[in-house]
This record gives sequence, C-alpha cells and structure tokens, in this order.
Amino acid sequence: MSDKKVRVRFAPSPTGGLHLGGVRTALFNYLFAKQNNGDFVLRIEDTDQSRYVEGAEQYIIDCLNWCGITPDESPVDPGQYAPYRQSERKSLYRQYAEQLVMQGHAYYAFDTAEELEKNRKEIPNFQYGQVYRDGLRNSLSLPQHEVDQLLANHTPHVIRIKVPADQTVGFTDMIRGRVSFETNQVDDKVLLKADGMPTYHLAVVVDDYLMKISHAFRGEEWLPSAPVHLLLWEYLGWKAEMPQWAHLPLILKPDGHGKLSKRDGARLGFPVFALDWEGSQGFNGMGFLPEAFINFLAMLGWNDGSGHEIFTLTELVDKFSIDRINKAGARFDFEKAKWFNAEWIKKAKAESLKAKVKEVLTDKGIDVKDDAYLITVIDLIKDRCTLLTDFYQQASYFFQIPAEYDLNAVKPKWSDEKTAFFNEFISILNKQEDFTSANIEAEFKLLMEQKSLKPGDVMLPFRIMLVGGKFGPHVFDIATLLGRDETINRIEQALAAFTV
RNA sequence: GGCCCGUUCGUCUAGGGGUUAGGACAGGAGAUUUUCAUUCUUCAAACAGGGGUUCGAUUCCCCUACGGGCUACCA
Repeated sequence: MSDKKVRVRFAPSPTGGLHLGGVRTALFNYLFAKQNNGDFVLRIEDTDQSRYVEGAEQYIIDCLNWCGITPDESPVDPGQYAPYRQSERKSLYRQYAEQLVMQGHAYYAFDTAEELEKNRKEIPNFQYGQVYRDGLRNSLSLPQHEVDQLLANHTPHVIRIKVPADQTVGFTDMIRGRVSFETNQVDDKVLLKADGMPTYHLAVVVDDYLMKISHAFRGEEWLPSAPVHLLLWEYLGWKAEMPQWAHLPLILKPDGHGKLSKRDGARLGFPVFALDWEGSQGFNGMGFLPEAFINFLAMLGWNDGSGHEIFTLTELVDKFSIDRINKAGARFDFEKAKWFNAEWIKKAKAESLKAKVKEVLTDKGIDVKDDAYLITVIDLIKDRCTLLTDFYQQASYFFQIPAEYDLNAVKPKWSDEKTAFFNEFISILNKQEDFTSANIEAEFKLLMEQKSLKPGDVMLPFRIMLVGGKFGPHVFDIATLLGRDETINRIEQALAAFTV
C-alpha cells in the first residue's frame, strides 16, 4: 500500500437510505482517506433496481454534506473511474463473469427459484455448493450439448462461482487480524443474476479493482461473505491488488437484542437517520448539530485513548487510527447522543448558532427582526438547551408575551400586598433612568424590604410574569432585554391574570 | 442446525501479567444559583464461568456459556 495512493470507497445501498451505521462507515472511510491524503470515493450500489427508492441517491449525498463530508469522487462529481452507479456499469460485469466460466471458476445454473426453494425445504442444511451442485441443473452437471441448447434458447440462468473443496482461505482484517474460512462451508454464490445485473459479490470486487480501491471499510455483517470475495480476487488474477479490509463492529439496539434497525427509531422515539427520510425524523430534524452527530458517531466504537470525547471533524481526521476501533458491537445510547449535542451547543458561538435558532423560531411563528437581539438571547440561554428545538421554549418569551402562566406557582399564595407591590414597582420603573439589570434588581430589592416582603414572595411571581414559567436565566437580565415598556406591560397583563 | 465474529460498571469505554481496575453518559446525594439549567463536590456501579501457562492472571492459551452476524437471483 505504501507505493499506492490511498483510495477508500463508500458504497451505500440506496434501497434503504442512510442510517446510523451507514453514516458511521462513511465517516470512518472518510477519516482514513483524509488522514492519508487519499481519495474518498462514493460509489452507489443500486444493483437491485426493483427495490430502489426514488431520491435515495441525492439523499445520501445530502446526508454526507450535512455531516461535512464531501466525496472526492461521486456520481455527481465523477473522477477518472466513472461511472459510479452500479446500474451504469452493468456491461462491465458480464465479461468478468463469463471469463470466470471460461476458466472453470464459475458456471451457468439453470435452476428455477421454485426448484431451489423445494431443495432448501426438503434437504436439511442445503446449500448450493460442492455437495449438491452435481445433482442440480447447471453447466457442471449437464452434458455440454444440453447446456449449449439451453443457452441458445435464452433459458433464464445465473452464473455462480465454483467454490473449491478442501481449502482454507483467509485474510488479515485491519481491525480483527487474521480471519479464515474453510471453503467446504462456503456455497456457490450467484455472481450474475438472471436479469444480467451483478450481485454485490461480483460488483464489489470488479469495482474495487477497476477503481483502484486500496482500503475498504464495511459493516461486520459482510465478514461471512469475505471468502467469496477473496476467491474472486484470486480467480480474476488481481490478488496482489486486493484492498485491505476493515470490518466495522455493528451498532446494536439500545434495548433488547440485535442490530439497530429503522423500526427501533419509531419504537423508542429517537432518530436512526441523519436527515429526515421516508417519513421518519432524522437527527437534523430533531435538533442535532452535525458536529455533535459526527462526534458521537465516531465515539461509538472508537476512541483515541486520551479520555477526550469532544472532537471536531478536523481533529478526528488527525487522531483517527484503525487499531483503536473496537471489535465488539456498540449499543446505541440516545441519552449520550443528546449529551454530545448539549456540549456542542454550549461550545458553539452564538453567531454560528444564529441561523439555525432563527429557523427553529420561525417555524414556530416567531418573527425575528433584530439579529443582534437574537445573539444576546442565544448567549443567555444556550447553556440550558440540549437540542436546537429547545431554543423555542427557552427563547420564545423574549419575543412574545407568555401565552399562559404557571398559575399554580403563584395564585394560591397571592395577596393584595403583592398586587400593591407590583403596582408600586411599575411606577418606580417608569421613573428609572438607567434600565439596567443591576439597577432594576436594586430597586426591586429596596421596595421589597420597605414592604417587608421576602424574595421568595415576589421573585418567582416576577419571573412568571415575564417568562410564564419557572425557568430561564436571571430574571432582571430578562427584564432589561425586554425593555421598560414591555416589562411594565407584562406585569400589568399578568397582574390581571393572577387576580382574576 | 452450520459457519464467522465478539464478551471490563445499566450504557459507551480506558487499561493490560503485580492497578485502590480509570474516565464519560445515565442514576443517587450535596454545594452554588431564592426559578430552571450550567458549574463544582461526592456516592453507587464491572473484568461471563471453568481449566491451563505463571511466583502471580482481568490481561496469554484452551473449553464452555452467553451475545451478535451470515446462511437469497438483498445489500
């Protein structure tokens, strides 16, 4: 690999969209490529057209872009090895499949789906391989003239790899080390389907070779099919150029058993997609910062050993190392994901949050006119927001009078003295020259003492008058920001509501 | 069933032949803030089991158990 440029490919299937595991694979691919000044290639795996979802391809690109990952080569930005959609490379695959047949490493199989179904049902541990292939309808078992006849008649058929007997094939995984398989356990996988499309097995080998891929990261679920790929690299005569593989640990369900699936999101109330997809809300829509999303995804199965957990994409590129990727699957923890987001919001400058917060507020019908005012508000409240959507609850009262008050917190203990206090406070505010937080607070406390009231008697009511509830930053800071007129207005409105 | 991969607090993990087995999230308690958060302090919480190897194994090896993945003309 030293004399070869690093080229890493990410090959998502557009049939199911991009979920958590997919984005993480993309991320690790990207980190490794960038760290080695290599290329990050996006190849779209649409071999099964029947399951293709309209718009999926653009969705994948949007997801990567949202995460800050830009492919060096992709269907929209092709490089010298274009095209990058498998469906557009269809003609390439047949010749290699036929070549394998010619060399005796593959064969034509004419069995129908029903016949195979029947065998699988009736024969325990049936697999299309060396044990049963002679009794099935293929170019190995049938006489040559019959095979020629079937082919001439365009009888539907597939091309299968002929897996050899009694061999051990193995490779060194970048994460797991030596992994090996007995060929006797491997079945004759289909390489070319009856419709002429390649299966993943053929396509991935041919494309990785033609696109000069040097390293390939994929999910652990692919490990069992590695021997087929190994054999293919060997039979095609490209063994020396086979990429190095890394099989990533799976992301598991937060509860119960198995790998994380789309249904888990709906069931447990968290996103499994980066962006909204097929009617389910993504991390973006739920109020996650892409920086936080990437950060927490990277830490799911990897760490730099320092104990640090907050990293930017750039830092990740710098620190990333394959040997620090874990072997075991990681359970997805939404609480931890939210913690990452809260950390990123706290860390962010108000200015960089502005556009996103504005969008959240606008969606809720709040018209933000003054950007400088918004910046001040964001600085005041961002430490108490976990998701971007929290900015609505935390900021709305800076822009509109509370729609309702937490009356339970004030009404039971309300008294005429308190009404008098606030009426008097209004007239003080009217006369006050400097409407600063400190001044208002001083006046408030002075009046409080004159009236022999305790802070507990009037501080909370004042907050509820301005905010509507028991939350938010220092109440006098809020009053200053609202301004004299609005503060007085809110006291008056609330007084009316409290004394009904 | 067969094959492959894995196994440290509830979760994500650090560590690695001799450690009080460390951190983070979540949880408990407290301080600060006369709101809610933030922040800070603090508590509880783990090496799957059995055999080896060794003066000594959580760490290395084997077995078992458990978990996961694959076993399609899906990826």
